[in-house]
Amino acid sequence: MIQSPAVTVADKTFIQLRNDIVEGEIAAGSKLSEQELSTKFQVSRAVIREAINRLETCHLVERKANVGARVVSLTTESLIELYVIRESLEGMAARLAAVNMTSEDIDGLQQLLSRHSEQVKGGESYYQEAGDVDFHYRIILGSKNKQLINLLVDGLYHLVRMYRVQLGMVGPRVTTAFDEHQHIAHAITNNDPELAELLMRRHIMYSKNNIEAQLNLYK
Amino acid sequence: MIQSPAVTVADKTFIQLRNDIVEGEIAAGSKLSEQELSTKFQVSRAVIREAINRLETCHLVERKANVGARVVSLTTESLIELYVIRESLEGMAARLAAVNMTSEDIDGLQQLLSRHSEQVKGGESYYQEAGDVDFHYRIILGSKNKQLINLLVDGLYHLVRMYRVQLGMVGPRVTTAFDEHQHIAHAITNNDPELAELLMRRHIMYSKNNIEAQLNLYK
DNA sequence: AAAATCAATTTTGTCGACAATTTGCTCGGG
DNA sequence: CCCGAGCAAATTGTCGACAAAATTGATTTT
Repeated sequence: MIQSPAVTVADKTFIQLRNDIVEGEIAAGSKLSEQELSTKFQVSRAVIREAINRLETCHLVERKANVGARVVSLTTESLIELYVIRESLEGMAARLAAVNMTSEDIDGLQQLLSRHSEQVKGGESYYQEAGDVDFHYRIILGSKNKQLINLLVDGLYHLVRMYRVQLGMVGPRVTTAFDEHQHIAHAITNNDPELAELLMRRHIMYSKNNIEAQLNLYK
Repeated sequence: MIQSPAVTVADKTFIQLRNDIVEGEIAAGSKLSEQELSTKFQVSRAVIREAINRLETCHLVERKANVGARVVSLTTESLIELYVIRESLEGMAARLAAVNMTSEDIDGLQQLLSRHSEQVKGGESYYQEAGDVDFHYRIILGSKNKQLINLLVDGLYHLVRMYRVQLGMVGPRVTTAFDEHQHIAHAITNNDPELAELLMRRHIMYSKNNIEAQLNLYK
C-alpha cells in the first residue's frame, strides 16, 4: 500500500473515513452502515465496501459476515497489547536501523533531534504529537525492511494514532522521551544494534507504563 | 478475522484462492485477472474483488489502482525480511506465553512434544511440516495477546507457509529444531519470559541462517 | 409478565452493465 | 530503423438493482 496519492474514488473515501475514525469524528465502537455512508459521500455502495475492506486491513474496523462493520472499540487491554507489539517490532526496527541506516539517514536523524532540542528548551509541547511520530517513523524506515515498514506504517501506525488522539496521550513525558530518543540515536550512530534495540524497547515500555498509570487513575 | 467457517461465497472463494496461491497452483508473481477468475469460479466479479481484497490483507497479493492484482513474488530478500519479523514477533509471543499460559496450556504443549519425540525417534520426517507449525501456533495462542495472534495467524502465517511449500523447506534441521522446541517449552514451563524469548529468537534465527545457506547454494 | 414465534423491515451479499483507465498495436514522421 | 501519436481492445472502477440474511417489533403462548 504505502501512501499513494489517492487516484480512485474508493481511495479518497478510504482516506476520508480513516481520518474521521482516527480523529474520533466517527465514534469508536460505532457501526458503519453502508447505505448511510453511500448517501453521505454520494458514492455507490461498492465504493464504501471497498473502503471498509481497507479499513479492516489496517485494523481500524472489524467486519462480521451478514452483520456489518464496526469501528474497533478502544479498550485498555487492546492499547496495552498494541504497545507490546510496538515494543517488539520497533525494537527490531531500531536494531536493523543501527546496521542499515546510511550516513545520510543518520545525519537527517541528528538534524531532527536538534530541532526537537530547541523546541524542548523553548518549552513547546508541540513535540509530543508530531515529533515523537517523526522520530519513530525515521527509525522504522531506517530498518530498510520493506515488510516491517509496511506492517508498521500501513498496519499499526493509524491505530496507534487513533488511541493517542482520542485518549489524549499527553502526560509529563515530553523531555524524558526526548532524552531517550537521543540515546537511541546515539546507539544507532555507533552501529550498536543490541543497544539500539534494548533502548527502543525500554522507551516504548516506559510509554506503556506511563499510559497504564494514567488509565488506572480513572479506576 | 480468524478462521470463521466460510459462510459467504466470497469467503469460500477467498479460501480457495488462498490455498491455490500458497500451494503454488497459482504461480507466484502471476497476475490475477478478475474476469478470468470470475468465469473460472462461476461467480460475479464483485465476489472476486472481495476475495482479492482479503488476499491483499494477508500480504499474499499486491494491487495497483487501475492495473490489477499480482501474487507476491518470492524473493530471497522478502523471505529473510519475513523471518526477521517472525523472530521479533514470535520471540515476544514466547515471552508472553511464559507469563500467560495456563497449566492446561502447558500440559497440552508437553503432550504435543511427547508425540513429536516419538515421531523423531521413529525417523518420521512428517514432523517438519505440520509439527513445527503446530508448536509455533500454540506458543502464539499462548501469548493471549489478541492483536498479536491476529497479526501472526491471519497476517503472516499463510505467507510463511507459501514460502515453505514452494521453496520446499526441508533441510537436516528436524531433530535440532525439536531440541530447540523442548528448550523453549522448558523455559515457558519455568515461567522464564526472558529465556523463552531469547530461545525462540535464536530458534527462528537458526532457521533463517539455514535457509540462507540453502539458498546460497544456487548462486 | 416473560419467553418464544413469526412477519415486516432493514442491512449486507451478489449480480450484470456501463464508465474510466490502461495497454498494446498501428500508422505516420523523422 | 526507430520513435511518438493516436486508435482499439482489454481490464479495472463504479453503479443501481435484486437476493439472502439478520434485526426488530408485534403477536401468541406458557
